[in-house]
Amino acid sequence: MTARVADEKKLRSDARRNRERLVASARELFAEAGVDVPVEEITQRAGLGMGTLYRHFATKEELVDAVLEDAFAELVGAAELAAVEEDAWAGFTAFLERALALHAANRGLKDVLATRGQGLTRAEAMRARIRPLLRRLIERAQEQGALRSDFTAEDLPLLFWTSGRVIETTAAIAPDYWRRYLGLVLDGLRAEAATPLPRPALTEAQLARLARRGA
Amino acid sequence: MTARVADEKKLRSDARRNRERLVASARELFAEAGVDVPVEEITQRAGLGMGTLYRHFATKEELVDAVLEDAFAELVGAAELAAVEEDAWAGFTAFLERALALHAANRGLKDVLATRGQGLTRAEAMRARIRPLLRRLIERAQEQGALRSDFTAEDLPLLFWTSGRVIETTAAIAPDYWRRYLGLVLDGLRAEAATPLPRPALTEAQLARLARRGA
DNA sequence: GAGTAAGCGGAGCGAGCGCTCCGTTTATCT
DNA sequence: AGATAAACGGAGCGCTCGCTCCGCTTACTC
Repeated sequence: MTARVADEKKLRSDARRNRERLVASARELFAEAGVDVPVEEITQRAGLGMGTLYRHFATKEELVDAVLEDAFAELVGAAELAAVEEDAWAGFTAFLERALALHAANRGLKDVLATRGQGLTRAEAMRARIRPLLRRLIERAQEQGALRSDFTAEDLPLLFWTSGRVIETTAAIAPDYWRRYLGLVLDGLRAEAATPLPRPALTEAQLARLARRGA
Repeated sequence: MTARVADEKKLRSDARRNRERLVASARELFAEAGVDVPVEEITQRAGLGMGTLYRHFATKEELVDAVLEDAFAELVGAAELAAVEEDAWAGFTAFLERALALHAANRGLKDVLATRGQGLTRAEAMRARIRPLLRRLIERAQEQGALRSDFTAEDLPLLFWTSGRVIETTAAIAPDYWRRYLGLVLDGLRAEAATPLPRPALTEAQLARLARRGA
């Protein structure tokens, strides 16, 4: 928030207006078609030139980061809400539901949630905020006997990777099909459903290496 | 098999040799790096020019189709084996295990298994062979009370889409992590684990539309 | 062994991408 | 109103693809 105000200070009036136009049209296009839309389409919808875009954002990634700022805030909010929920399993499922709904509504989130997107400072900050909340939530759900005990925080990306694929694939044809997938997976995560798994979760170091490799 | 012999008939000896070299090097590269390797790398490894490649295959997709012929055959074999297994659940899980292991070992399968790849005649033939076998297998596993009854054959692509993502993402860092994912999902597919799902499966028509959209 | 159709090689085309460069326009301040 | 620094626009660069074109080479036939 403070950073946000700082970002907006010393700009000439037209520059600030155009920056906002760019973010707005990028948001629309990302939501419609994902982050892979060409930058030229973004500038065209904004009625501006590409020079203008690159005056404001050093790289397309930075634009993505700026556009997703609100979505990140919502995600953090969902995690905080889940963290204080008495019934940890309910909190866990509600968080997943909310996160994936955001994901589905804003296809731009896709690459970023999925551990990818490295240089994105806002994305990194969001993950840093969310991670401990979810880790604690998982522990509590396990203590309460709802979540299978061999599930770890390092298995969480699995849910985002796979749900992301379902959302991408079926968005155009059955935009809420991901809920069915989530239902199936959650049934496998309940403590009662657990049977021994063939191999351990990834280590934190392995996950970090994956993130570093990026897109 | 008969078709295979037919393919190889009226070629000059050097042409046949070069065709095989191309398929061989494509197979290696697809397995190593997925189907997205540039065609030029394929021809280089084969020690041939690109003109040669496009004399034999009208399009890169056709080459993919030819390369994956053996993998398709193995898949069909796995499905046939599963179909005659007395314990339908065991057959079901063994098929998934085998299919995903093929998938992991041969990254080229990735785009094809996932309903994509349309013009690929061999791929289409394989799907046509496998589909009824799996449909029957699912029915039997449900009759035997092992597989949840709200799972349908149209939910099957879900497993390939999502497992494919896991395999792609973790292949370089933990090449058998997909087994853990499969374990989790299978626990959600058992009849005992089932809780009501929020929405129905895709219809056959919807799946067909997805396939038609392709990559 | 000569003639010929079949096969070959690889420069290069066209399309799409992110991004740069710099001549032109414009907001702002006196 | 004039001066000036800030902001703008968009042609074009550099890169990567899949794929084509056509002059050259080679295997097969008689």
